[in-house]
Amino acid sequence: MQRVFEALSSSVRRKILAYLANTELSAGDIASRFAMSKPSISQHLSVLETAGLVVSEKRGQFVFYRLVPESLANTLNGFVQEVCPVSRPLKRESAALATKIDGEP
Amino acid sequence: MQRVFEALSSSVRRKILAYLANTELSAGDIASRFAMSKPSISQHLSVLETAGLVVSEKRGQFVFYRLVPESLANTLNGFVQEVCPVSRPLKRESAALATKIDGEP
DNA sequence: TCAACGCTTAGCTTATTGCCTAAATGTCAT
DNA sequence: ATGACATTTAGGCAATAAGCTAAGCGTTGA
Repeated sequence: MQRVFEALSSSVRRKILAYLANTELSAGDIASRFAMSKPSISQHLSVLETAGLVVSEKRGQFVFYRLVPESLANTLNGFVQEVCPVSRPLKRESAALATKIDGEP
Repeated sequence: MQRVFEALSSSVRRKILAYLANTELSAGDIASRFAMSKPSISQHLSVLETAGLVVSEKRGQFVFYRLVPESLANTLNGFVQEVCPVSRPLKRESAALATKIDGEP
């Protein structure tokens, strides 16, 4: 949880997550979208991966990154429920999410 | 949004939010719950307030802090929806929250 | 085999954060 | 008025984070 919030505190890292919302991308694909060196982006990706928000898979010379959406939704919803009792109705939706992860209604 | 995520990146500040979940507390009440100096806690409170997550009200010689739950729920839900399309069903709940803020079901 | 490519690791610099103590400000009660 | 209390501001120090360049490692294809 600590690592997740640290990961989310960077605007660059949140943008990376947004880029990965609908597709996987290679490290280079991601880096090309920022005015920043590749090593820096690689470091950001490693922070996101350590936090469990993305996973990487090496295929040939490329390393592809993709989201772990459950991780993000679960952590943030869990926190909101803890801090903000008013939003407990979200708990039911969260539980529903846990079972059917990849389907939109 | 940047300030909200920065505010949430500290475990001390997240704990403060949790303490304020169900009641308002004075700065001193909050500080007494941490093994940390009062000025440090005051600084954390100021970060939370700048982010719009809490508001303060001076009454006599005390300064009381309380949550702004909408701010937290809206920011985090908004972000989850942006990054994690799978959780769009939450959007309806979020909209419902916006209207009836203080009632539990 | 070797050169080019994709990515990560290493090492460095600079900026920011987090904590502290000491001092200032404002409020209450005597 | 004055002393005690609640909180914030100021200033300083150490640890962390974010960026860069250069170098390393594995993979591809000539």
